[in-house]
Amino acid sequence: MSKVLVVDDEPALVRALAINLRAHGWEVVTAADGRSALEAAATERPDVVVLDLGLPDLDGTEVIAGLRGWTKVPIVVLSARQHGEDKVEALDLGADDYVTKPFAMNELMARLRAAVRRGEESGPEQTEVAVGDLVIDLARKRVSRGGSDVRLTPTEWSFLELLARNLGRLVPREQILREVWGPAYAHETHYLRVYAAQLRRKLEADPAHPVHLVTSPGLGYTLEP
Amino acid sequence: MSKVLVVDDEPALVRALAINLRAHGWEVVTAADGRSALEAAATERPDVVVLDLGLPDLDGTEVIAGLRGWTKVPIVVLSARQHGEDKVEALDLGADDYVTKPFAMNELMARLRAAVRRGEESGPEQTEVAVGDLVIDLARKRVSRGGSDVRLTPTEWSFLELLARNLGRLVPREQILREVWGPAYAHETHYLRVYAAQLRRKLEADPAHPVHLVTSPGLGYTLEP
DNA sequence: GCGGGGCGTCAGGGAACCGTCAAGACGTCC
DNA sequence: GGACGTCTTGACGGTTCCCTGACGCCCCGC
Repeated sequence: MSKVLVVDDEPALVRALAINLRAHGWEVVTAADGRSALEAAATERPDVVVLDLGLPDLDGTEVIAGLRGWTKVPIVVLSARQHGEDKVEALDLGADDYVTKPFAMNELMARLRAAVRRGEESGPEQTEVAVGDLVIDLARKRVSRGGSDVRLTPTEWSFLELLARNLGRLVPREQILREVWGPAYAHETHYLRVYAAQLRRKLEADPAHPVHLVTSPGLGYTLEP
Repeated sequence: MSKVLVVDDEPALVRALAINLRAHGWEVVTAADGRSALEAAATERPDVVVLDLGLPDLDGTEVIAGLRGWTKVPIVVLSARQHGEDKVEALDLGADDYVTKPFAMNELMARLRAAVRRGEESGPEQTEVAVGDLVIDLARKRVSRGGSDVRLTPTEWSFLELLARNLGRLVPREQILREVWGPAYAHETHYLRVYAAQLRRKLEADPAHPVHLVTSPGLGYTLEP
């Protein structure tokens, strides 16, 4: 799910946009003026920004410049001004796209998708988790121990991946069962014991005294860093 | 100086565009139909493509798909159709921007500058993937092994191309089936086995013990660097 | 001391998956 | 119409994986 920051001083438009975007699976953050927009961009780290040029405090171009000072997040400018040099100026300052009001909702969303797609390409994602002598590569779906690969079955991998994505946090038994085996298996706690044992045999130095894959009796399992 | 490829079947428009762009410091290459556009993109390697959707031979969407198969070059679509789903479709297929005729020259150039700027960020792209003794040329859609060309069928190529574009990453079975055969075939896992075997026979030194085209049972396939 | 619940371990049979070969269906080009 | 290359589909053997049941251990309360 991608996150979008909507910046506009018109509450009605912001609300309408937010509802529509959320209905299509976006995570939405909003800001009503330039200053809070810059702040929200820094703290929320959205995947794309929708920016109205007519803000009460800062000029829209200042917001673009403020963002471009430290981030390459795609910016889609929204403006009522149909003609003129505004488009040229905004684009040359670093905006990625320019949509004039009134606009079609599906077109705006298509442009947002295009902007996010480009943003993802340039950003190399972090997909490796290191735990002691283990390296868990979430992209390749592979585990290596002391440099050499360890063969995991699909179910074992699914189990380990879930724990790795919650590194250091306790994952409840039912959540593991639901996400690995499906909702119907939420109480088959025996599966957990079998597969935890198999993983330990493959990943732990001393399977009888696990260091990384730790059991919390009655609660769940944790992958300890 | 940036290079732009202008694709349009209307000679007058092409000439007007070319003159204007050259006057502003662009290097301009032109093509009048889809086929020559794809060829010109491969040989000239422009920094950005201006593409009219109404071409005589290919559908505009096919041209976009043909380009996106091997390059991330920014595409700015030019179209007379003001409304409708065309915009959404083109953008979702991989176009970067969409400008409707009639358009202001300075706006188009500003959008081209924005597109080129983004393209430069992601760095020079590679269209050749080298894997052991194999060389996969994504632009020319050719594979060579130890210097001599290997003949692939369209389906085999499509399979290999997908893996090459995700070099070193595990590509899930359903994604391969969807992108090569279409959404309706997402569970025909038998196809995967047949075509993986064919590719191995053509590309691997010892097809029974593959080094490059590796299976992850129950998950998918990986092209190993 | 005794019983019970939760956990870890082990092993076997059925099911799923993979690789392989080959024959028929389909479309295209001469 | 025939030859060719390509795609689809079926069958088979070998391997791996998943589920399941049985057993022992430990901790805890009675």
